[in-house]
Amino acid sequence: MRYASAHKQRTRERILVEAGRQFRKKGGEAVRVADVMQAAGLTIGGFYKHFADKDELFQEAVMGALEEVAARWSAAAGRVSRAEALRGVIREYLSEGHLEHPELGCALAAMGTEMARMPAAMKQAVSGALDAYAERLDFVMPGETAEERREGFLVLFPSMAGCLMTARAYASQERQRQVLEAGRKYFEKAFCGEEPGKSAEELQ
Amino acid sequence: MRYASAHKQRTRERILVEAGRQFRKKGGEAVRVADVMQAAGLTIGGFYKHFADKDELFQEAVMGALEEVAARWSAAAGRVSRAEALRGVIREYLSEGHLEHPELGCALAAMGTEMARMPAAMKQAVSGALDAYAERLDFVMPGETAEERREGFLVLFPSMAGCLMTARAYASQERQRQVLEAGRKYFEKAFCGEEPGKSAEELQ
DNA sequence: TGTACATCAGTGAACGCGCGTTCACTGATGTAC
DNA sequence: TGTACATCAGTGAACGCGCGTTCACTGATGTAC
Repeated sequence: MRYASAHKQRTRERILVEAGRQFRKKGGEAVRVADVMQAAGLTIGGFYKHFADKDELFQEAVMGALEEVAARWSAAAGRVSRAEALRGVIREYLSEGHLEHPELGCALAAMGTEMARMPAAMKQAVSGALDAYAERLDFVMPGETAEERREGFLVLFPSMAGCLMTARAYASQERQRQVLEAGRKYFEKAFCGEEPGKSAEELQ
Repeated sequence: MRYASAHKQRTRERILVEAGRQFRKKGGEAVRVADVMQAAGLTIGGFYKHFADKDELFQEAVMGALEEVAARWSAAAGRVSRAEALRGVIREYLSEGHLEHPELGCALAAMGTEMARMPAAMKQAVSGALDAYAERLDFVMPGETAEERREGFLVLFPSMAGCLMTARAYASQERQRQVLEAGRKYFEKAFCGEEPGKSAEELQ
């Protein structure tokens, strides 16, 4: 069946969204190409009309996931006063919702150690997406110069990713919450100052 | 050939050390049981005399790696004044050596996102090893009470793991160094105060 | 406007490779006598 | 002390499953005339 010209593009997008979720949830190796296709309402054979191989899917899905989350957070942060925007992002990043739903969250926290092992060519592409992530959230970072804000970003976001990842690695829910809470408390104070501010829910 | 009673134990240890390195370097899925055995000077068939399956190897290797690194750093930190011990650990953690040698470094930074996806039973065991890690490095953390020191640990180490992991995810060496340097600068200031202190090399 | 044809997104069975796991076997050394 | 036997760490070939990838095919719709 021949489809309208935009059809293929939309299908590809659907595959990528589904892949992004599954990769974040299960990791690169545990995800089966056939499962992604099925989740996208397709069958396995069509996959290679859209992607050269599983690696290409992985790379593009990681990049898409980074973009998706950065867009969501920068949009949410944009709705409140700039002073409170970062606090909102921190609370959202280190929230229980994010802890429990890696498939919708930050790709760095969900797949960071796998990203660190990608072949050079894939890293190159993903680095661009990481930079775009930083760019998108630049406006929530404190600092006079772009330099300062970027440096802050390069400490805060990798650190939060580490905190979230570590919380997820603990077995007990209690310990998980403890790690999240400690991080939230610490980074809010360090990057947003002492004043309390609204909760993450109120920011939505 | 029948061996002396301690022989099997030593062989098992050798397999675990090798597995710990390979898992940290390549990740859980990319490591082949046969490769680990070969690196340990053995052949594949003997593996199942020591471990029930690859999962058991993975779990024990992760725990062993955490222990190994915690022991090394607490020993190194113990040789200098307590005031400078944490600074030394931070500099070591966020060093170029650690960046370039995941196989000898912190398991959290090397395999954290995979650890977060382990089945519950494995997480339980690994959580114990994470707690032991915290215990071992308790004495370098600032704070009057054990509570305070533990909370500090649960922010600092997960954060540093995230910074190192993120640095490794970048393609360009320049960006990698930038992330490390930003983290080092930030966490030294935040956890050790302003005074300069000795470099990581001098601490060895 | 109607008709024949070309295109190509999508199908699903089949292929084949890689790797975890099994298994029958080996042979050095501890142990019983 | 010497001898026969049992043990079991280690060997390496073979097995079999799972999954990425290929391939011949389908059929709806765009296009040429």
